[in-house]
Amino acid sequence: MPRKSDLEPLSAKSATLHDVARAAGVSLITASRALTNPKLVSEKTIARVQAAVQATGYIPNLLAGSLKSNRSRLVGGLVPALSVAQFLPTLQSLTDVLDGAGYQLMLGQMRYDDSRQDALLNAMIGRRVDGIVVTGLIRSEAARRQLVRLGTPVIETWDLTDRPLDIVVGFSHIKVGSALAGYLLGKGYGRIGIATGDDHRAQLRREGFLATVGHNVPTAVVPAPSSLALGRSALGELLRQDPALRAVACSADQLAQGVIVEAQARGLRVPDDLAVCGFGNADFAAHIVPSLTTVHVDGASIGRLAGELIIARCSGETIRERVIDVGFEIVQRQSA
Amino acid sequence: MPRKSDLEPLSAKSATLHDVARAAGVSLITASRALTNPKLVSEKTIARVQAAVQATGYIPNLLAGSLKSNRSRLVGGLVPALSVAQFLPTLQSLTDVLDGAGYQLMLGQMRYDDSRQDALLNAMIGRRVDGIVVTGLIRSEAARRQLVRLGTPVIETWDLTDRPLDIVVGFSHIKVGSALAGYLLGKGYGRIGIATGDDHRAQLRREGFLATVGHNVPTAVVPAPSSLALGRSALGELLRQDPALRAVACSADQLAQGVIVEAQARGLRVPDDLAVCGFGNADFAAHIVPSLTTVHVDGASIGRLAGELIIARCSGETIRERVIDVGFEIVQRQSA
DNA sequence: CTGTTAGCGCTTTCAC
DNA sequence: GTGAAAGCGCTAACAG
Repeated sequence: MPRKSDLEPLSAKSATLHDVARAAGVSLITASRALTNPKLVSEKTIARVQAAVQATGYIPNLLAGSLKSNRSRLVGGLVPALSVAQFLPTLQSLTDVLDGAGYQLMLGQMRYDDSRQDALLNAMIGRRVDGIVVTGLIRSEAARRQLVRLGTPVIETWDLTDRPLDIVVGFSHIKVGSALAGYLLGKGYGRIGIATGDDHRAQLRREGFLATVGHNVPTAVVPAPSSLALGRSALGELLRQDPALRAVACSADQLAQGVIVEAQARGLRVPDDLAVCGFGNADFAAHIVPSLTTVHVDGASIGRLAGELIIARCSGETIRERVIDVGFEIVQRQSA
Repeated sequence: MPRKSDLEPLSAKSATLHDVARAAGVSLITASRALTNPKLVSEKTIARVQAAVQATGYIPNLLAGSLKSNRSRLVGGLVPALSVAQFLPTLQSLTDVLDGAGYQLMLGQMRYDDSRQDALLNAMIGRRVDGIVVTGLIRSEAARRQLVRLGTPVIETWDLTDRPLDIVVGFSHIKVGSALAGYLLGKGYGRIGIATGDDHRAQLRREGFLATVGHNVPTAVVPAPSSLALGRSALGELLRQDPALRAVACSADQLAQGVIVEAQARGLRVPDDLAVCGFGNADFAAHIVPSLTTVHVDGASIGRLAGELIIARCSGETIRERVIDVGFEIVQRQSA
């Protein structure tokens, strides 16, 4: 294989449109049009240009095109952390939609830290992304003002608000908490506990839960990201607070699975001795034993909608609905 | 909040370096240096430029800088799919390292499809990424030639080869399979089955396994991505092939967990009636009951190394080792 | 249908 | 320390 013998930094100049044009015997702009807007060019010319592309191994420099046209076909995506399984379907379908339209995703991890969110936002704005998709809302006022001023399409997701920065696609965490509390109370479970992550949205669900229950309940707060191991220790903590606990509502299916494992290890039957419900409807929820009662949120739809909205805005379309509620659904299974 | 009343595409021109220079009363280039190479500029000037940046809300256009300097501070990352939990720690630590050095990650999903790999590669080369990190090896000869010609640093990961395109950071799947077979045989398990994903690397592990066992064994092949549900059905399939099966080696911890759940649902005790081992050492592996014997691979290290190597190459450093074997480790727990 | 001209916003190169 | 000029590779706007 023809390669410089050692691994020094290389700098093989790659062919430019200029080279292609010369090889095809046409002007620069004709070559450009043959590749990006073939309707304006005769078939013969197109064929010659394409042959020249092959011959020279030309790959367009999208940086240059973006600079001129002010459209980068890049979309920024911000998640708290890749390790939060919750957001993976959203990211996956977002990438798929963008990809199909020739857009690329730039990924950033915020780590539940507002200052990192600002820094990432600047890195993305600096690269002139055509839009930004963020999980949760954009918290910093400075960042909000900046984005509004620039007119960058921004899709906030996985939450809901009356005053989105631009567009929000999500659901109400307060309502989720409230619905879950109603469900458990309706089943007649008296002594309920909460195992919850310490992130903003989990806390909103907890608020909604408590508001419906009407009084405080035993609570174990665990750091993000949620995991089976944290669920196990959370149940220990909750049983210390109330040894006669009858039900546990968890802020993530991973926690719920841990609670179930720990309950079984302690000889408690689920749901007879202890009912458990989760949040997220992870892929394993339906298949563990007992199967997990949980809250389903269509994360893939959120990602798809976000991608489509960004693309629509970039194509100059006007969007009517600025607040899109995708709702949620309690999935009743064996564990509660 | 001052915003155009409806959601039409906006195009607020943002401040350029030109505006900053004028506001600071210096020349364009001095403003540029004050921001990117402050040693060359007096402190007074720096202060004035920075004030001007604040006043104008300037955010550098990295596209323009990249075009001129031919360095985008963008790194392309290719994974089979985001839903493969396996690669998340790699992606996470890669992003962290890049981020700390001012680089951004462009993400692409290959979907175990070589033609998509080629298309994504082109999209990334077109955006003049400074380097590419790919899970697995780059298969297409055309793509390999192209990348070599361009001199783009490429880190292939999660596999090993004598002839990497550029640099490879990973481990030998054949050896993993072989080690696992040795382990199970050493424990005296006679009738062993395999539950495996259909991807290339899982198949390599299977080959290594069979080579050490010395004969064919019952096998259930499931489509990617591996999940608990697929593990449950795989055990059903394996027991049909051999009702007296005593051990199952799985190509992913998610599958292994499914095999355990299914075994328990059928009244089989793990490991007494059926031994199970996984691959990946997922976060739950140590905490399920029984805890899961599996193969640990340091995915985070792979990502960190890949990031550091890319950055080193971009800084003009020469790299000696082109093949980096991070190894693996069998983690013995209760399930086998 | 094809071509010429003029930049996009920045950094490199050379001059003072 | 600072500045003027040139140009990265491409596309928008206007001509022929």
